[in-house]
Amino acid sequence: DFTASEPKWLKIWETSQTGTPPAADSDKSPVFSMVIPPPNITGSLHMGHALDNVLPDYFVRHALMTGKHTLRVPGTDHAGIATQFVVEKNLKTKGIDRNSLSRQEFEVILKDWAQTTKSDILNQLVGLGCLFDFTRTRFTMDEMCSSAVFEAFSSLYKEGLIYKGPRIITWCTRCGSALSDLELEWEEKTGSLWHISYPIIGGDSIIVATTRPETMLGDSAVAVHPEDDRYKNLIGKKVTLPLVGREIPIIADYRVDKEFGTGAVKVTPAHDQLDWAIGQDHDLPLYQVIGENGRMTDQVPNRYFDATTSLARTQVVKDLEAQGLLIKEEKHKNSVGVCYRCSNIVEPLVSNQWFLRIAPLRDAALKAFERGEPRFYPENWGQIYYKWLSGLKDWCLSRQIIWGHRIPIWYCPGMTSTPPDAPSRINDTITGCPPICSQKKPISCPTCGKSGDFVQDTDVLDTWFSSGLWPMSVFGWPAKTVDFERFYPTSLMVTGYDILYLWVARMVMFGLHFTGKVPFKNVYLHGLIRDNKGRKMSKSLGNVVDPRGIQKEMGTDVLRFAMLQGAHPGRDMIASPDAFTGAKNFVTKVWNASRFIKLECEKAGSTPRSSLTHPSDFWIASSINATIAYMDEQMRELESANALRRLYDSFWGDFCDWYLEIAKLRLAQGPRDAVLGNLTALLERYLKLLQPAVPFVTHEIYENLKSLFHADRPLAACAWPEPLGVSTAQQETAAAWWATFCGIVTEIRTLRNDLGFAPKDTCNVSLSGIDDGTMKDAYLIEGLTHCKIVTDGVYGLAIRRPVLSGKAEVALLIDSGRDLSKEKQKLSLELTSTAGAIGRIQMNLANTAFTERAPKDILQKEIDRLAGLEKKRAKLADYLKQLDGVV
RNA sequence: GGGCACAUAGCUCAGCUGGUUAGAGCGACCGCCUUACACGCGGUAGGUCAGAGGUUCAAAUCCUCUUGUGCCCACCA
Repeated sequence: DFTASEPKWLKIWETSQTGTPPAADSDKSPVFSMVIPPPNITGSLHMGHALDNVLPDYFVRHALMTGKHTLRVPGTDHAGIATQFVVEKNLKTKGIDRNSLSRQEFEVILKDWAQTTKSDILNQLVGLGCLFDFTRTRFTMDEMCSSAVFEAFSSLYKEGLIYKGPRIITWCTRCGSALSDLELEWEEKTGSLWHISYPIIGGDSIIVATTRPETMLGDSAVAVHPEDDRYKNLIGKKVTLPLVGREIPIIADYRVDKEFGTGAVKVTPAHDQLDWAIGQDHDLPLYQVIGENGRMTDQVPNRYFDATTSLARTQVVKDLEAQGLLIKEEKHKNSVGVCYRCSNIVEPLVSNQWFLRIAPLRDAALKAFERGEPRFYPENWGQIYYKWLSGLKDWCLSRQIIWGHRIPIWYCPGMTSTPPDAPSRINDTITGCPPICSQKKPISCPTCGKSGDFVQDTDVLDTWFSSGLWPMSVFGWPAKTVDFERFYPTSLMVTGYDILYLWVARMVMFGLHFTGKVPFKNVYLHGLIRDNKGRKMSKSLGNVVDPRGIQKEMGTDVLRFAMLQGAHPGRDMIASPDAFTGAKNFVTKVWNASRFIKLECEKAGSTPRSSLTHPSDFWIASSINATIAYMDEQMRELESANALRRLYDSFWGDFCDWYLEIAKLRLAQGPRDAVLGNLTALLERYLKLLQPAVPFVTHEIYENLKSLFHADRPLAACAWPEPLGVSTAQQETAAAWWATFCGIVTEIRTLRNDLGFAPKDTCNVSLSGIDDGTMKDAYLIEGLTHCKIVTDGVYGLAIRRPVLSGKAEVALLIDSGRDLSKEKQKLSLELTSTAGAIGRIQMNLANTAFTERAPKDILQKEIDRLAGLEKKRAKLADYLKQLDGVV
């Protein structure tokens, strides 16, 4: 029921501006700033988004507690193609065809969609309990971000880094737009490899192999490897292109693979990347035979005109066969590119598009990486990033869709050119006045002075263009704002490794180019969320876990803790329903333990002071100190999972299972104040350590106990705990006490279980080989094991067990009639394994290589161990003999 | 074709700058509704650390190879 308080805390964090840095001049604390990976406005948030936000929030909350001023900027991404695709689909269900709408009408619908979806997403982000500064919420198409986009485009344009021209690009015929190389996915398909005979003028023929026979209609050459002996003598001859009749040359190019197919390849510069490159170098003519609609153009013989590519393929094959030119058809596996959003098969074709010359940006990023910026977690992703950057080519910036930042280029009405809206983009060359780069419609042409109806380019920018500017644009760049000065570059970027290239690399390049600084010092790449079968989550598989479902059912803390506990940098994470069980149990445990302490303190009616007196106090203090040290170490490596596992163990395994149980007995026994004081003080520390992971439940507890804690602020604003003052000597004493105490208790419990004592039965135990200090705690041992420690008396049998390599001994005193077979078996098993261990050590010690070369401390350790084990073995043998006599 | 990662208990994963008899959670088994908690407590079982070599006094940990799995990149026409 503590989950009911979530809305209350969300409100308190918001109104108290927890996590929002104070005004710039008020304090000089170091700043920890982050920007959100802006979710697409395509729907609701899924598990990946939850991870994108919970993980950074853990670091933000931790940073806040360690005295930093934190800022995390929230926002959303307009997500060009993705959003338009979803909205089009949505319209379709209402029976509306997007093509029946004007650009303006469609824009209105898109804006409406953006408005509602945006607020849905932001609401969901709020619910995750992340410390965002919502007064700084941004959207990639809002005014601030748009002006950054314009500034970036125009300055790149002025530098000559942006150009427009016909190039081979990837085209999605469904979306009707160009795509960048990164927006492709590859699917393995089994198709055919056709061998086609091209007749050589002057006799003979050459056989080419192709997977796409329909593109032969656009061939402008046949290429062979210059050192291929089979074809050397044919280079320079001409062939007649079947079905078309065109004469095309046989050329030589090193990029041809002699081993593949027949070693001769048809060259279709307009519809293949490699052929384009060969065509460029050999100055081959272009024949655009496939149009942007995915059908054959008028560049082909009439009988194929307007056929779909697959229809044309069938027809071409049939016709070749009829002419006896089809030599063979063999099965062939190859990959086909599909659109990453709509999964439609894409066509490589030549189109007039806007490009960004990447070389200078890329080289700056490479140099930055060489001097260690940014630093990657996990480290190995840095190499992957570097390698990818090294081979990076120009970026196709333009998209032929509606939803996005329109290219800020205007055409002078006086210019003589194909208008930018022309149906085919191939010959869209501009003559006359150069285009004008301007955010608003120009009044007059700076070249010819004419005024009139300037036409804006119809294309919009790739959505990743604005995403790439995100860490700058959210702070108001290009304006020299206070925020920009203060928060840029950001401290840490957390995002999935799947968008390393699409996003992270581009942010780095833009950041360096425009500000000279890498936009973040560190990059944490998290893995993907998978289902319990290790599959990626997808709607079509129906295996999507909705974070809201978990939140509603078990609480946001459970969602957060489960994710944080499973998140290792760069590693995928399994999110099956029972992955949340452990987290749920833990959160409940925290709540219950706190409730116990609260109840006890209320009984006392005072606010007791903490003071460490009992060995158990020093022991638990050491446990917490070690936990804090370990957590700090792991946090430096951004290993939330390891940090939290340790905290989990300390809290549950040490504090709840042992310290609290001991405390109960101490409370019953004697002076309560110190015990209660310690319980509260320790709980407070745990709450602080837990807060970044499970803020709701810890805040609620802290609030409930605030009079005990003397709390004057929300938990999130408290300082990260320093280690408790425990001297080394105290720690060592406590550790020794703990080893004996825990050993005795555990052995007694085990004996009870093995001998079949009912939990309610009290049994008699005698202890030997222990010091007076431990004897003082006899009542604790009795309480924890439900036994009575006796020093005299007559019993039938003493079932004995060694503790700690035989230094101490417990004996369970029984009358008779118990089944001893289990105990015998256990003792002999332990005897065997002890003997084995002894044997190994003896062998080791007899080995001069070991005694000479091993470090002294290791050697001494082994000698001590051997002594202990031998003592233990003697006892075990003795016990066993005794038992054997009983039968 | 190139590269990266992973392979540890039935499942999900820690441990890996080499050094006790390899750990946790979930699941399984036995016993307990003990007044914070059955979302719990106590106990038990379960692993030749993928395989083969090598380095070393000593390898889950370092090196090499093999096998299997996942992912990324690539102009296999």
